[in-house]
Amino acid sequence: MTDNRKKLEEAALNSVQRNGFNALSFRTLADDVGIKSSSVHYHFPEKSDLARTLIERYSETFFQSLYAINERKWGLRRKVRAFIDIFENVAAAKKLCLCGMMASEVEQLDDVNRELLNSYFINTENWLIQLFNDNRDDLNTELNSRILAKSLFASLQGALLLDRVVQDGNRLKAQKELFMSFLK
Amino acid sequence: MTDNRKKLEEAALNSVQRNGFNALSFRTLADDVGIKSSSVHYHFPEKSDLARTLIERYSETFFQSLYAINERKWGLRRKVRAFIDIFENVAAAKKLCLCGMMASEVEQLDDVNRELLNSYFINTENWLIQLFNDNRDDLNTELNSRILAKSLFASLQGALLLDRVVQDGNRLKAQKELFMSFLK
DNA sequence: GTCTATATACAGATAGAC
DNA sequence: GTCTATCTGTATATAGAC
Repeated sequence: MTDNRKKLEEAALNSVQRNGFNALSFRTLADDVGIKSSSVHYHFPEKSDLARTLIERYSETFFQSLYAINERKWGLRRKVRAFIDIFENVAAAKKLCLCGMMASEVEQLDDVNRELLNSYFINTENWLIQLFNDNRDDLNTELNSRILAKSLFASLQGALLLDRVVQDGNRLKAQKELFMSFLK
Repeated sequence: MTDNRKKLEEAALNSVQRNGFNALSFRTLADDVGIKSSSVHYHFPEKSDLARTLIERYSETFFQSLYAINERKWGLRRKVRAFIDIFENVAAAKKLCLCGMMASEVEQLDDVNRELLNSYFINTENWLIQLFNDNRDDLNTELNSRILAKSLFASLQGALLLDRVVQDGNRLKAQKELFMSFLK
């Protein structure tokens, strides 16, 4: 991967997580990196190619974080906290999850990119379901792992969304407190 | 309010809840209603004027629904279900909450519209806090009303967002089941 | 209130030189 | 890989006739 390609991906990731994919233009992206927009087209022929790259790259990094949590000899409580920490870091950077942001723009994406978003959400939920199933003894609730997993993940996405408008961070805190109350 | 103005508001509301505010153009909006884009500018001089109208109109309708719930002699369980029903109707129309959608685009809104979004979120949370406070005896949880309110509302917004990508509706169902488990 | 016509800016995308 | 130059389409917005 060339240097400028890497810079483009980073600048685009940053921009989309803040302003959305629709608001991203090849011109301003090129300006950020210090090249011309036609050179951006060399790396990403169409805008949808850039979208695909961003989703794949973001997903890869994200799931690497989850695998890293798997390898720790932590209890459920600490692992869930590590999961939530990922979203707190996104919030601290005043961003949304890339896939959460692009979910709001899903109607304008092509089928390939919709499928990539779908996989990101499903795979994340499956990771959480596995985590809860592996640690049922440490749960305070009768709610099944699927409900807990889907609820937790969607809750964090919603909290990120609302906390960028109401800037007190209280929605993320609320989700954390609520879900921690389910854990021994 | 003239007939075309009303049509414009409805078409715009529909479009934004599906595709976002950024993706809305005065041209296509005009086409939807059957007039020219310059005539749209007569009703809404700048795009931000349209944004303001949409947020105000959506908020007004939404809070009327909440006041209608207040006036019912229902228990907590039924009132919360009525609240969640609002979001299920939005999901059934394959839309997002207007303010949830525009929250994803908050960086591109002017101060007035950001403040209107902020009020929508805060006022909704306050309505829920009041509801939980008025019915503490019907709650199964020690979690305070503020946490429950902020968590429930953000959770539903997140569920709407993700369920448009993964089209099984399971995230909204999960939130419903989870929060209903807190109610007697 | 709506129209035609237009100004100005910017979008995504391509051709071809270097 | 990056550039200049350009095509084509569309965006927001305005002026002025009807």
